[in-house]
Amino acid sequence: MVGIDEVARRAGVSTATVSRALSGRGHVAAATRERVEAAASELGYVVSASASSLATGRTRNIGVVVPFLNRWFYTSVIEGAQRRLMQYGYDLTLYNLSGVSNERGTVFEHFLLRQRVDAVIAVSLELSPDEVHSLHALGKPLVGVGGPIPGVPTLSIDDLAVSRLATEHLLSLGHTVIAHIGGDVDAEMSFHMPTNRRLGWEAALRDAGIDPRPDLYYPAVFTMESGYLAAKRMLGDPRLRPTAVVVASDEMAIGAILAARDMGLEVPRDISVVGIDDHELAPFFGLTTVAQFPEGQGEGAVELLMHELDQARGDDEATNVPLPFELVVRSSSARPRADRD
Amino acid sequence: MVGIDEVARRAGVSTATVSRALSGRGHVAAATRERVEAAASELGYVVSASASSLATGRTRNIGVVVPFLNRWFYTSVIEGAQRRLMQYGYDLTLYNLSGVSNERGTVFEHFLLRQRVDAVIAVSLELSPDEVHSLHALGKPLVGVGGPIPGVPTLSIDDLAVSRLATEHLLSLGHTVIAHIGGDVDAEMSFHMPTNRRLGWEAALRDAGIDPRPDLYYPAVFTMESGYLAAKRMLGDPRLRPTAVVVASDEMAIGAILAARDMGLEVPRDISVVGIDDHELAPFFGLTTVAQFPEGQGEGAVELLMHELDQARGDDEATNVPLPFELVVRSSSARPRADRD
DNA sequence: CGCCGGCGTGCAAACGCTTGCGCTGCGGTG
DNA sequence: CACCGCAGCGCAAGCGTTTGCACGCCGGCG
Repeated sequence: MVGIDEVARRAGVSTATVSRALSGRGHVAAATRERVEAAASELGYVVSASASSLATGRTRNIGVVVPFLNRWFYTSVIEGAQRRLMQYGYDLTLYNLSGVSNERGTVFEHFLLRQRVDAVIAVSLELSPDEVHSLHALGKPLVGVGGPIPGVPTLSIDDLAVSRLATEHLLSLGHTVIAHIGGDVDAEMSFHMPTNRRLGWEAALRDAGIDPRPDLYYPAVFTMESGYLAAKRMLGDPRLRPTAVVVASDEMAIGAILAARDMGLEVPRDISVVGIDDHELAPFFGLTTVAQFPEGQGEGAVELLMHELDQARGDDEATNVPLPFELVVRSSSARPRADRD
Repeated sequence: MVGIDEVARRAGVSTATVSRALSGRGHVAAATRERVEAAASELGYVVSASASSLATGRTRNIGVVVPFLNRWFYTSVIEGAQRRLMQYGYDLTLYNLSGVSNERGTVFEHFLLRQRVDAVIAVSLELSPDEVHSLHALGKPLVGVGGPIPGVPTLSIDDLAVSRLATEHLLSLGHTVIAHIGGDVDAEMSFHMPTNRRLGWEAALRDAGIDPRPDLYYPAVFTMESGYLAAKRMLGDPRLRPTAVVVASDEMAIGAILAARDMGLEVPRDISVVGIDDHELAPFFGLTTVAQFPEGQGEGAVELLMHELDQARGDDEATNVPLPFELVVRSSSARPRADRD
């Protein structure tokens, strides 16, 4: 392994100059820099990450913690974060909390808290004040994605506004009996996200002068199957059947569409369905949905982190950056049938 | 940040002894060890990863390279690898090649090859001899998952045997007109995997004395939509319609099931469908499939790596470890209708 | 013309651990 | 009883960078 002193010798300078030339810190004459760069590339020199970390105290490595991996949202966030991190020359170390259920503490104590990462991105994770505190104490910046963490800068969409938008879309089409399939308070997804999406639905209805009927709320967990089952319940009695439904996630919404089909109903003729996410399968199912952009969220988180790393903990404003979302109309939503009601 | 010398002072020993006591290397009296451990935990001491790496030359960090993230197979492999790595006290650094398409070299030069990881797991990746060589030159163990890499120990299922099994299942049910929806040679999935699955289908048919008809092979890429479209083509003409189909992945198979439904056909009455993977959605769709166990593959890769790391490049046997697979019969396969043909 | 500031570079001290070597004892063997 | 071997521990030399400080030099300003 070729080290910095070989480069120094070859370029006829000291190791200090090599370091400065290569890192861009400090003043180095242009000519010298070129000579150093040439020597380095000829020798195939690359700085030793560990030596550099030891000297600077920074690892150029950031930890991303997720509760699951096998979900479109998380992988998308990671993908975005990874791409941006790579541009900055950072590595992404992945911590997946699923599968270590009882060992959540391990992740924090034995990995995160050790000097293996410079900062942490927590995706859809509810961190305990203790956990937040210990990270802060170590001077490790921390940003959350997908849900507010008290005292921590966070990127997330306004769930309430999102499902309000979905509902308003249906209202604008002329629907008045609009159901909601949505989040049971799921231990894993936590974050009031499900609750907020339900509240958005209620708020939109109220604003339209419609009283949200509790019997039109169908709780479900965030899987296709659970959405399917909820939709079956919802569509069972033709007299009580709503003309449209706002579903808290695309995966559940797809389940709902499949349920409708299985019952001989047609989407959107018999029931309009709108989801939330813009999941990769949404186009295939023609699902109208409110898109959020998880990759962008991952990128944004990195951006925020880099900023914080630069200014050495200048400000700790735990701002909650609101994220863009967008209604994507496809074929699963339409005006209610004229011949009904 | 509390360092090793503080611990040493508190335990009344030298730093050398602390190091040995905590790492388990070398001889340390039981009593001393306990004292050191107590001191360490009281002080909340954790070794500095970079210092340790610098001294030992090992980072306790392994790189996992994937071509995509947004696919069930990759995330599952990663999940398995991550879990096992954590048990060994290793971190997982993720490199996602999608999104850096033209920058693939960057990943290798600027990250992998630098001393940031001790070893590499390449998932479903076709590495160039150059890439393999440079890793080898650095003494970095490398194992592949999901496809053979020349000169590299690899874990993968026997694709040919797997699709043969799927086909034999259908044959045993009495089907004789069995189609195949499968892999176009997709630039991204590479690896002959698609080809082998087609060959397995052909082989099984031949063994049963049936000549595989080229017109019963429907190429598709590995997405639900592509499977859907292929199935539509396949099922279009009632006269030519097969009674069963072996699909090269569950996602495509689900697409095929949806296509059948859309055409008013019933699965398995009108067409039996069997997939490959045992995707998380397979149970929901009642899909008969040949399960592979990607999480286990991830774990196995780690196991292999740890072994190689231990014995400091003792043997370079580029063995290709065959992996288990298993037929999972659900409701998408049945005997062909008696009243046909 | 003298001084000052800053550019360009080198020296050497960290950074926090690991580990080879060497020094004690102590128990077991011949 | 002498000696050998080894468990148990400490000393100190690395591991390969970064960076504060020092120094020389040059140009500009008063």
